[in-house]
Formats: sequence, structure tokens, C-alpha cells
Amino acid sequence: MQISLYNTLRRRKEEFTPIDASNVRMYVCGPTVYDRAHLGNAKTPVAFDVLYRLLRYVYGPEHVTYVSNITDVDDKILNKHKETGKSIREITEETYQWYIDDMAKLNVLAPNYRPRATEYIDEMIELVKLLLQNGHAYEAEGHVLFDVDSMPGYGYLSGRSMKEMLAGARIEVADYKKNPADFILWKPSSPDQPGWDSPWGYGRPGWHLECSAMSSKLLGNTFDIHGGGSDLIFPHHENECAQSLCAHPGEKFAKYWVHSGMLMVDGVKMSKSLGNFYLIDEVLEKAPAEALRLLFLSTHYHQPFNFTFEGLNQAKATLDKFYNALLRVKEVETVKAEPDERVVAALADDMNTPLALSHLHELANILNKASTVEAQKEAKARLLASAELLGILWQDPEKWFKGGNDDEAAMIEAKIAERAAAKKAKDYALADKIREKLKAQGIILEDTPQGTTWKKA
RNA sequence: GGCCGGUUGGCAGAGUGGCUCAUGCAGAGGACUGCAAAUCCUUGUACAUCGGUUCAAUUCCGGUACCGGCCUCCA
Repeated sequence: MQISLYNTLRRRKEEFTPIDASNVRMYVCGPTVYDRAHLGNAKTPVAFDVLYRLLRYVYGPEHVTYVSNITDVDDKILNKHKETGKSIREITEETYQWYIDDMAKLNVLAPNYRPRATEYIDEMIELVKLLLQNGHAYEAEGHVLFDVDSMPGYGYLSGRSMKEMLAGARIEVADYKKNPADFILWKPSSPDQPGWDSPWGYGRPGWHLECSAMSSKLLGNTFDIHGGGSDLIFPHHENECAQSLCAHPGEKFAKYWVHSGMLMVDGVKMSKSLGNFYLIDEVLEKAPAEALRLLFLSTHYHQPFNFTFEGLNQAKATLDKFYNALLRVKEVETVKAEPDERVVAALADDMNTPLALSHLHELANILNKASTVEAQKEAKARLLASAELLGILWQDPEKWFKGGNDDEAAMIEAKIAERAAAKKAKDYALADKIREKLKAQGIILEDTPQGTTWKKA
């Protein structure tokens, strides 16, 4: 299966050819752990989770290495520490755990590596040394800065010329910078700030440095895919390129740059700084995590995505439909199967998840219409195998509809027995009354030839 | 201001130089059902705007309008 991806580097869709098919390597920028993650922080990992699943399917799970970092040294964390009095360690550990929990709920597979910046300080220092040696960096007032003028192609990823960058620049220009666009590789820390000893004194790394250092260490100086949110293209990814290419002349850094579109609220980008954000855990109080995941996948990853609670409810309804199809064949043996090739083809075409989902609807329809057990077995297996590529429909259908509360289930079963007796006595008024009463509690009854079943609304 | 991207039916959202047709939700009609629910069948409504290329454009090219992203920390 030929995968194609939209490559930001050339602003077009390209056929994906791995450098080494026995080890396909992908790096995606992860969160800075200073606060609970919002929906925007979830959309990107979900998008790349689908790519990770697809790569594993096409090249084999053991032939893909996926790295997603954790930024645990940053001025935002420092500010949080000043605000709350909590220790840096406490803040980063707690936030990291929240993030991992959120990702697990969204059925995001764990990457092969989740490196933390603070564990790669030595590599970062080595990288800075290399840049100084190669004449691409300079020291100024305790800082080490990247010298953008030393790199002829600077700006090639984001498609900016130096002139453009300076024209609209709102950069705060420190007077020790040779060029206002020069960015920090290493900066000094005061004794009360987090820091490490380095050839340039006690200090800490600039933000861009960590991704260059960690990707190089874990994936090599040239690897296949580098991903992240589209807001990282400039300056973060541009500067990563600059660091890595200048530190390792002759290497290519990342061959394919893949960026996911921003998550919007009311037509405006969701962000912490604008204050228009929803936290993942607060949204998950209103709908299952799987519905949120499906909602993200219902728009192409590259497009901006406008979040609404109506959309979330619709995603929930779509899952109800899928799980209904699975529920009616719960007694049918679950066997292994290959995913539907149209689903694979849709995902291989620059991760067209909306198209893949439309095929999933067809597969569910086939399952609903299957008249023999053999046909049901096959349709069920195909639906499940296809859904797995998208990371959905992993739950037990009964649990999806009923939740896990045994006492409540026993109460409802008793009511159903009561209603069955009324129905047998043709007392439909009583039967309907019982049904209405349960409905008011959010319990929907369904009469089938095999008896009455129930689910939560 | 510079650089990108978008504008598809009531809503969400794919896609295509011509074909009967995305798909889902909502709407209408029907089957099934004691009535429902679930499911199945049938069904209506669309390609921002103005030009150009073409036998043919929603689809390609250019202009306009509107919306959004980046240019500052940001997934």
C-alpha cells in the first residue's frame, strides 16, 4: 500500500517512501507539561496516532519507531511554580500523568519513546558545542544564540525570506543579538531557577533545542516524518531545521513534515493565551472519550477544526450506530481479519479519515443486513479490523450502552421482567408506563425477537 | 502589511473535468412492531462570486469578496 502525505516542506502531497522500511521513524512534538491539556493538545496526538497505526499496519508494528517528547523545562513551568509555590518537579510530574491519562482515554497508542527534555541535557549541550564549532552560533552575555545569517537557507520550511521575517517582526529585540531573528540555544539561569552546568555557565536550553537533540539521539540525524500542530511551523520547526541541519552537515533531518490543523472554538483558534479553551477532562464529563476521538477524525487532519458540543453529540450518535450493529452480533464469534481495503486506501491517501469513516458506515450496514451467522462473522471482523486502524470501536458494545454499574443493571432487569409480565397479560398501559418511567431515567428499552434489551440514552 | 490555507445541500463533511450516487445527522414517506426503539427500503435539497481555458468546470487558471492560520508563547 502506497502512503501519501501532504509535505509542508514542498506544500504538496507526496508519495511516502521510507528511508529504511525496516525502521520507519517519526517524531511528533508533544506538550509542555505545565497545566492540564486542552482539546487542541489532544487533536494533534490523535491525528498522528492514526498515522502511527497506519505505518504499523503497512510496515509491521516492529518496523516503526515513534517518538513524542515531553517538554519539562520551560519558562511557563517556571511561572507556574512562582504562581502556585509547587515545586517544578511536582508540577511536571502531575501534569505529565494527567496527559498520559488523557491520551489513554482517547485510545492513543503509547509512542515507542516519550523522552523528557531534562533527561537529554547532555545531548543538547553537545549540540550547542557542535553549532559553535561549525560557526553557526555565538556567545553573548551568557547566552548562546543561533546565527541565522550563517545559514543561507534559513526560512525554507516556513517559506519565509529573511526580509519578510524582519518586516512584520514583533520580536522583542535584545541588543546582544547580531540579527533580530537569532534565537536562543542556551540561556543563563539564576541560582533559584532550574539549570545545569555547561561550558557557558549555569543555564537552561532554549525551547527549540530539545527536539533537535532528542530526535537525533533516538531516530538519527535523518529520519522520515516530523509532525506537530501547524502553529509550530514557525518558529519552532524552522529553528529545529536550522539547528539540526547546521549541526550535522550533509544530513537531511526530517524528509516529510506533516502538520495538523488548529482546533477552533466559534471560528477562532483555541489557545491558552486567548482563554477560549476547553480542557480535555472537562469535555469528557459530557461525552465519552471515544466520541471526542471520532469527532476529531470526522474532519481531515490538515483542516482547521471547529469544535462544538453539537458535533460531539453527533459523534456519540454515530458510535451508538456502530455499537448497535456490533451489539446485535455479540454472540457471533469474533475472528481476526484484514481491514477493508477501501478504509486502508483512504487512510493511505494523506489520512483521509472522513472518507475512511464513510466506508465504516458501509461496513456497519453490511453487518446489519447480514442474514447468516457466517456472513455476520465476516462482516463483524471486517468492521472491527477497519475501525482498529482509526482507533475506535475497541469497547464491548454492552458496556458502551449500559455502563459498568451492576446494581443499576439489576434494577433495570427487574423492571423489564415486570414489564414482560404486563405485556404477556396484554396490559399495555402498564407496560408502557414502566417503559416511560425508565426513559425518564435515561434508559431506553428495545423489544427484539430474543426479548427486551436496554441501553442508556 | 507579508506568507499560507479555506468558502460544497438545514447541519457536519469527503470528492470529482462529463457518469444514477459521497457519507452521516436532521426532514419526508414506507416496512417491521401491541405501540415504540433498533434496523431496513425510498426520497428532497449543493458546489461564494466574476472572468478565462475547454466540446464540457463545483472540479483547472486568474481576479474579487468573506473567513481562518502563521509572522510573539502555543498542538
